[in-house]
Amino acid sequence: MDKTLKRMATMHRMQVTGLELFYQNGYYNTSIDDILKALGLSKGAFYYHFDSKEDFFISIVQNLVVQKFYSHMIEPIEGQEDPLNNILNTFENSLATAEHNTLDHGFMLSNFMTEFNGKNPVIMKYLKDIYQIWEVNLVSLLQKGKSDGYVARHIDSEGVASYLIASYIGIRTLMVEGNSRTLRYQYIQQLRQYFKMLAQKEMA
Amino acid sequence: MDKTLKRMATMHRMQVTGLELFYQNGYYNTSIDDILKALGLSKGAFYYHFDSKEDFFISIVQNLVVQKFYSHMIEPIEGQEDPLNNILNTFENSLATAEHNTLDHGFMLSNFMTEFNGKNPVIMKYLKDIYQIWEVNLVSLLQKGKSDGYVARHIDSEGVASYLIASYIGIRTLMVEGNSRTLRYQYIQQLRQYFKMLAQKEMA
DNA sequence: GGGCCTACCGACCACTTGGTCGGAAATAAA
DNA sequence: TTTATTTCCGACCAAGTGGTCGGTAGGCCC
Repeated sequence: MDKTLKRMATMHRMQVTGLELFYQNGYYNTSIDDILKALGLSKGAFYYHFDSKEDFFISIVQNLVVQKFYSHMIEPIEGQEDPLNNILNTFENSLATAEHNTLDHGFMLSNFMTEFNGKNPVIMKYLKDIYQIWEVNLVSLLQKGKSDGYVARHIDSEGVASYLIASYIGIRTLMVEGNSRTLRYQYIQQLRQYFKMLAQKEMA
Repeated sequence: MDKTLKRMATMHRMQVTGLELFYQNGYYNTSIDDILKALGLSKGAFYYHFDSKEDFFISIVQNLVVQKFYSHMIEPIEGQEDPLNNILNTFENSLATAEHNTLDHGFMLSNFMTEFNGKNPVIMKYLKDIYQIWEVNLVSLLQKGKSDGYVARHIDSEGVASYLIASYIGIRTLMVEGNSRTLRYQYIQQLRQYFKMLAQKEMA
C-alpha cells in the first residue's frame, strides 16, 4: 500500500511537470531529459514507471488533461440557467486565465491536435475523444436550453456547437501573438451579438 | 544571367518541396535530409544556396507563403460588391480545397504560428506580419462596405475581422480530425447567420 | 543479520539532427 | 585547350534523441 502510494506520487509529479513542459514547448520539442532535469530524477526512474515517451504522454492525457478539461470547460457550463450565458462566462474566464500564461485547457487541446496531426494517430485518437466530449456536452446543453425556453428552437445545435468550439480555439490561437486583452474583449463582444440571434425571441 | 537563372530555379524547387513537407510534417519534424531526398539533391547543394534551415524557411515564407496568401485569401475578397458575400465565398472555397488535402494557406499560417510560438521569435515575426495584413485588409473591406451601404455602420470592424479570422482558423483546425465536409457546411451556415446581423438592414 | 523487492541511478547504445568542408563535375570565359 | 567560376557531391562532425541495462540504496519481513 505504502509502496504504491509512493509510486503514484512520483508518477504524478512526473506527469504534472511533463504536461507543463509539453504544453510550453510541444511534445516533440520536449525531451525526456528535459523533464527529468526539471524533476531532479534520472532516466532509470522514468523507464521504471513508464514504458515509453508515448505511453507517458497518454497517461498524462488520461489522468490530467481529461479531468482538468471537465472541471474548467464543461462543468462550469452546466446549470439550470441560461446556457448561452454560462457558455459566455466560461469562455471569458478561460480566456482571462489564458492571459496570465496559466495552462488553458481549451487551447491545449487544439495545440496538441495540431502537433500530432498526421504524425501519431494513436495519440490523436485520445485528443479527438476529448474534443467530442466537449461537443456533445455543448449540444445537449443547447438542446436543454431549447426546452427551457432560453434558446430559439430553429437553430442547429450541432452547427452552433462546432462553431463555438472553432471560434474559441481560433481566438486562442491568435492570442499567442500578443494583444490578448483586446482580442478577448472583441471576441466576447462578437459572441454576445451572435448569442442574441440564438436566444429565444422573448429573452433577447 | 543564365547562372542566376539556374540558381533561382534550383532554389525555387527547394522552396516548393520544402513548403510541402514543412506543411505536412511541421518544421521541426522535417529534416533537411528529408527535403533533399525528395529532391534528389545533397547537403552541399542546400548549404550552397541557403545559410541555415531557418534562413531557408524564412525565404519560403517571403517568396511563397506571402504571395499565395494574397492570391487565395485576400484578393478574392476585394471587389465592388457586397464584402460580406465575398468573404463568405472566399472562406467556403478555401475550406473546400482544404478538404482535398491541398495546401490551405489560411490554415498554414495558424499551423506554423502554433508550432513556432515560444520557440522562434524571429520566424514568428514574419508569420505575424502576414496575419496582420489579413486583418488590415478585412477591416478596410468592412469599412468600405459600410460606406457602400452593405454593412451596418454600428459594427466594430476590428472586432468582426478578428472574430472572422479566429473562426476560420478554428474550424480549419477541427477539420483535421475528419468530418471536414459536415464541419464546413455547419460553419458556413453559422457564418451566414452571423453575417445577416452585420448587414445593412435594407439588404438583409 | 540475511534476503528481497521497490525505486532510482547513470553510463551506454544506436540513431538522427543541423551544419562543415574538401573536392569534383559542369559550365562559361580566355 | 586551358582557366575560372558556379553548382553540387557526400563523408564527416558534435550534439542531442529515445531507450537499455547492470547496478545499488533503503525499507520490510523473517
